[in-house]
Amino acid sequence: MERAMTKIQKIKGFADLFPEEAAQYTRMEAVARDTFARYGFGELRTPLLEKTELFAKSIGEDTDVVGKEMFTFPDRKDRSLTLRPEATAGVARAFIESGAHQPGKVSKYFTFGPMFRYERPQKGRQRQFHQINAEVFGAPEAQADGELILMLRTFLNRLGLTKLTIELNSLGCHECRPGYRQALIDYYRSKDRRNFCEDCRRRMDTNPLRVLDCKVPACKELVKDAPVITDHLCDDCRAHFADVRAILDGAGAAYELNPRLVRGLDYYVRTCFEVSSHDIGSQTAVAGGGRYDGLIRNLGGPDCPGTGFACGMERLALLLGPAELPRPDFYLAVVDESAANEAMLFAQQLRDKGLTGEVSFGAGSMKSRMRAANKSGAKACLILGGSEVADGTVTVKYMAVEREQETLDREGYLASL
RNA sequence: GUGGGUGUAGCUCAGUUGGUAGAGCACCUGGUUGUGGCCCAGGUGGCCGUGGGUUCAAGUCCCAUCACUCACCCCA
Repeated sequence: MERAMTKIQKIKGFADLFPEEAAQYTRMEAVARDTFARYGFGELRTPLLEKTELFAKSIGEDTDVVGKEMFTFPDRKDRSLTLRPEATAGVARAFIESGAHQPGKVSKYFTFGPMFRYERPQKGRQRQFHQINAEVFGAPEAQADGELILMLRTFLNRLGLTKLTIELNSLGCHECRPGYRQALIDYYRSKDRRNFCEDCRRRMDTNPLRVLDCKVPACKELVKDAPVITDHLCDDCRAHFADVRAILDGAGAAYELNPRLVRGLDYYVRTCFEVSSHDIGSQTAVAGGGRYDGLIRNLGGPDCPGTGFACGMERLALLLGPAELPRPDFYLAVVDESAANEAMLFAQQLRDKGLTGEVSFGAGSMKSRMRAANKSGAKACLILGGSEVADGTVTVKYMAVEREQETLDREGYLASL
């Protein structure tokens, strides 16, 4: 045969998940659903595609995500659309658009699904990746932040992940952050600018908080004695932060205070946190979130506070290892090929009884059938050969258990299930 | 966008100073009548990523290109 056309391959940074891997995601979603329901969160599904403007306004024009990482393209009428790079913007948009908000009312939503960012793929990072998200609207209280972090922790624990680090910080608000920002700039000016890395020399003017997060050793050293945000919080922010910590302390949830913790999206204020692991490559963030009290209003909605988190499923999958697929109840070995139709109909009856299993196809020896049954992991191999076809029976061979195989009347066997 | 690494059988990988390819696993068939796992024997399967170049001869050397991968950046 002639060589076919070039194989079409998937695009960079997009992955196919076959059953074993897909099962991990299904499990994460199931545990998330069950856990979040305990906290009164309802599922919200929003579109994968939104107007570009939504992300520009919410995430921030100057962020890397908006500046160079979005899948943006014009539609047929030349309107700029973008595949969502994160979930919060869309959820906030939906919340505002629904008009559901009333003063004093708290709304809690979770969502999960694919997000898209045009970055170079590496371990723990795909261009299409998946997040589990939770958002709380209408609750300015520290208790909402505390509940959210405890919920995230519970979710991770229930997945079996108990060795993750929770880092916590407060970013202050529009009252106290400017003062801190200035203090930072003053501090940088007291140092020799040339000793900072190239990125930081730029960042110290545009986004001085980011410099704190730099991984370049020289910068880390220079920044060691920089003023910390938590010393510059206003009274309200200080009290708010203390409450969040008190809740975590009271619940026995371990965390580390990290005054250098900064989020990459512009909308965060006050509470900010990150869950990390060092076992998944250089990308250590498993989940992250915080408070975004100004976001709803920025998007044209009411003056409504918000707080939430996002959790990266690819990174969880790296920690969780392979999922176990459920074992089927039967493997129907058809040894007499002329009974193929009869066998398929019998299998249908078994499935109507709620059993799981598959039927062999085509021709094959008894030995090959048994090997296939073994590989399928089925609890029982049901044999339909010449003699069974002749007298309406089926031979049941129990795999991996001490029990004699038996040949039974097919109708009677079905009735016994 | 910038670096490094890797592309040989379905999978994981060997392949010696250049002489047109091998292992393990997987798969298939057997080891007497219709019975799996372990073991044994045999077998199917490779344009050595792609395109050029050097050479009598290229999986091996050179160039280009594509893909994958790790890292930077940034983030979940």
